[in-house]
Amino acid sequence: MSSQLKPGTSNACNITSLSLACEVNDVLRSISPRWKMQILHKIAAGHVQFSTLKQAFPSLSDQILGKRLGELVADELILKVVVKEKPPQHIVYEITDRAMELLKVIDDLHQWGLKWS
Amino acid sequence: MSSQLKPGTSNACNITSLSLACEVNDVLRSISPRWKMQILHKIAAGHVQFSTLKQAFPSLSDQILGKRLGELVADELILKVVVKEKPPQHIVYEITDRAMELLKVIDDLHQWGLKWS
DNA sequence: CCGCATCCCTTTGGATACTG
DNA sequence: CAGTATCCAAAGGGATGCGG
Repeated sequence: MSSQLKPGTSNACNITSLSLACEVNDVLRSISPRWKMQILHKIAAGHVQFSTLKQAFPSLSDQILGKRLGELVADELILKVVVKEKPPQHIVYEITDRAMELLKVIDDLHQWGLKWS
Repeated sequence: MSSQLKPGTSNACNITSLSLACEVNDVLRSISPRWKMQILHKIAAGHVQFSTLKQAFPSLSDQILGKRLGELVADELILKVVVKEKPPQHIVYEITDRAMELLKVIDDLHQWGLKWS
């Protein structure tokens, strides 16, 4: 952590790998779509249903919500639990461990935003 | 900092504020455009010029690079230093303190991505 | 050497309407 | 209750070419 600023040598902050350039972009891409982290955060607060999220974010439309939930499931950030199969269905979403860890970092980002806004 | 969360519903992870929903989105929006963090990361490694960045990212075009640099300056994540005014100009970009702190969080994000990929 | 103007294609987000 | 289909407007990213 004591390395000096010199072009081409090691970097100033404790960024571990220069392959960061490639990798972190994928992460950023996956978490930055609109509503995604809000939805995830809401789910983190407890098991919620589709309708719960609709109420929580009135200006979020159905098909975007459905799309985001699908992405979050695909990313394994949430789990879709079918409580009752037949209509009227009952489905709840649960957060996963990896998402909990992600939210810690997201919170750091939030803190950074507050500090420097 | 009032929370919309019901009393007793404790937050599963240690997210401090529920206003996170609004705020962190702005941060994510500002850091997620393509190339932006790569450019910032490169600048963090030492003072660099426009041409340095062009070489570092061959598939990055001039106008996108110019746009990103402008955004980074506007965000006060980098400083534009005019070394020589008249053509041929000489300009270097320097990282700011707030960007250094940001990069630490970005690195955490990177680590998270590596861990769970 | 350091960029911007213009044009264009792709991706994203959303409105409206409909189904199991 | 829990979504999907279709269509559409807006923003993002890039190629080409030019100017200070």
